[in-house]
Amino acid sequence: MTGRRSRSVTISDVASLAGVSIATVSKALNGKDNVRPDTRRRVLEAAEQLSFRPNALARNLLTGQSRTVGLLTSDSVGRFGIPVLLGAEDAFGAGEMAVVLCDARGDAIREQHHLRMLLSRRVDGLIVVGESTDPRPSISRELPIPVVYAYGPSDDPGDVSFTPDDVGGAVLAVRHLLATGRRRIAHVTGPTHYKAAADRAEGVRRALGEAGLEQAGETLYGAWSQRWGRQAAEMLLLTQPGLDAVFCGSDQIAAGFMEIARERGLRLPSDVAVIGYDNWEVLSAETRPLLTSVDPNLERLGHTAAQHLFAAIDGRAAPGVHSMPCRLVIRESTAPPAPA
Amino acid sequence: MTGRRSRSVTISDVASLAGVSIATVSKALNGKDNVRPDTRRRVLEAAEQLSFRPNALARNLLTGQSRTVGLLTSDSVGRFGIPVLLGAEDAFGAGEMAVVLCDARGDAIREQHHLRMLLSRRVDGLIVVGESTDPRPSISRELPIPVVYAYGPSDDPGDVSFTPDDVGGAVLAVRHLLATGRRRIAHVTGPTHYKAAADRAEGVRRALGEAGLEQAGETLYGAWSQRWGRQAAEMLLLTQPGLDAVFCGSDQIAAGFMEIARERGLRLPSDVAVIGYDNWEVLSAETRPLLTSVDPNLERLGHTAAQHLFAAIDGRAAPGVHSMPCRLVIRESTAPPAPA
DNA sequence: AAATAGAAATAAAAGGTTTTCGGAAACGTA
DNA sequence: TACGTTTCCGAAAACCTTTTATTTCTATTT
Repeated sequence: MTGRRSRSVTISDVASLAGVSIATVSKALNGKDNVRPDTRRRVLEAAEQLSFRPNALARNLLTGQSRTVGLLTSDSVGRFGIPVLLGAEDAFGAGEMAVVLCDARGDAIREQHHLRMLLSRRVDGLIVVGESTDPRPSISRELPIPVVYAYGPSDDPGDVSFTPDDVGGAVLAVRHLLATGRRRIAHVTGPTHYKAAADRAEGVRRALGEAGLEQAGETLYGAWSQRWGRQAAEMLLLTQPGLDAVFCGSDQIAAGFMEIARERGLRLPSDVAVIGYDNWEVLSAETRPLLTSVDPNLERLGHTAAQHLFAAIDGRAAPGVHSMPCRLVIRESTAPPAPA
Repeated sequence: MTGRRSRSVTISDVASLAGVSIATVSKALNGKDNVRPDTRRRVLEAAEQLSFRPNALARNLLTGQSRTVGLLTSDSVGRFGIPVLLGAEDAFGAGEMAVVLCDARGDAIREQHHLRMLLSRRVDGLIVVGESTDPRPSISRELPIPVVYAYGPSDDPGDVSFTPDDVGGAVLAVRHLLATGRRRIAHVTGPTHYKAAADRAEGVRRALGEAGLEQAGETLYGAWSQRWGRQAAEMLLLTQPGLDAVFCGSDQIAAGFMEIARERGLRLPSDVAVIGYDNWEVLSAETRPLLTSVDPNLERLGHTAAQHLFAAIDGRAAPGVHSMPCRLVIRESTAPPAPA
């Protein structure tokens, strides 16, 4: 029991106990020169004994830097922001940066409110996490601090943005299907108006074009849901008899597709190979067969965004929309077809 | 273009522009008395023109309060912390509180590191979000600030903890099954060593006891996964021929059970009713039939925890482990059995 | 016109740290 | 001893705001 007072222990208390001035305490604690080892030890002991924690408020006020960054997210419920957020927190937490979390919940008023609060607190920088890969309005111009956009890029190419390379992800997936001997490949994905859906469809076209193949039927746009995967499966199995692979725009769609395919007596992956997207492990590691999926490396994306925010705070910004590579996680659902 | 300087605009700048003293500016901006309306207007205009934001660091240093709370979570990957966290952020964001996010990733060293940082920043309070409902070691004694535990309670009953009422949740589920005419009810749940599993099993016992019924077979402990749900289904269908309902410890288990039940030709819910737990909508809203599930109201739990942290900061702590009621979300999987 | 009360504005202090600069002590050299 | 050099320590300023105590101004009353 140290007799917890309302007033917390200051550098002066340490100074008195160690019998030196506050300047010396500061230097001793911060590892500065010109402090005799003996004195430094005395100071350290005193600080330890009083369990002294320097008041960051005072330090920050003096230096003008808060050693804090804001993390502004607009999608509370969406699950894509979370890994990005955690990756960023990880990168900052390793340093001395604190992360202030702000969830605007898609409300512009709330966003303004949070921005004022962050500016008032003199945050050193800001990461804006989008709810989809569609570009969002830039807020960099209004702000006197560096901003990095993660997942959803800024609509201003002069800003610093990191977004997953969905085209490349789809190319990876289709090339893998081709490499395992599939030839009649269909694509089922989410709503038309999502950039993610358009990008992945584009990747499919590109990879099939390289191989000189036609896509099996038109790209089927629907929802990102399992339910849509089931519907699409029924349509595909009816209209595309020779089908031997399906690339789905989400793991949920893939799970739905596989459900129906199993029910219809198809053998997976022998008859039809399936690839999902997101590598959402609660799903991809539970399907039968286990689902091969494109992993957008969201946590790494958040990590990278954080590191570039550091750089930008340091005056070394790297403007532009940076496409971050995806990674294919191969599981059972894309084993080569059974030999005829 | 306001000619962005490195030094940001202070209250003195506003004072000069408005032709008054800084004290007057402060009073005018904070809505204090004894400022002539005319003067106040001049000050407001000047502040607006310079887009002045009071330096929160200075204010906080003066008042000794940082208007900041820490949010310490140990499970980055687990999905239960997220809603709690968002509920808390929501409650704080509505006020003027900022939320500093710290993810210890289950590492005690990292936790210490974060705690030091938070104390250094003089946060006004702390919310500790657990990764499961199992009690965790208290850290309140080492800290000079109020702490509230959310989801995973503290092992010290003198602390303030909020945790879901899993016993009550299970009672809700089983009572609902009984009310819809089910009599032979089995329970499949997660690993034995989880308090959540034990609590829910206890709830089942209690509700069946009230009705003077026996449980259909022993509680089956396994994993929280869909895979285990499938395994358990096969066992149950073999050993419990008269089974007419299953209460599952997670939505994933329930989804797995339903998969196998469908494959075996059982009609759901006519032959067997199924209830899940967590009301994880990405799953419960995608199963066939749609899954009735116990919703632990995690976001509300986080919200409540935040409000009680406010109270505790205010000196009105409410010690004890508070069990927060769950809510049953009824969907298709528990319609009454088909009339014989 | 003078006195006074009340309103409005200001000066100054406080909050805890870092940093700069000057001073003191210790030591070696002439 | 006198002096220069090095090493270590302390006084004080600076960071920006809020608040208290004080001063100035205005209007009212005598």
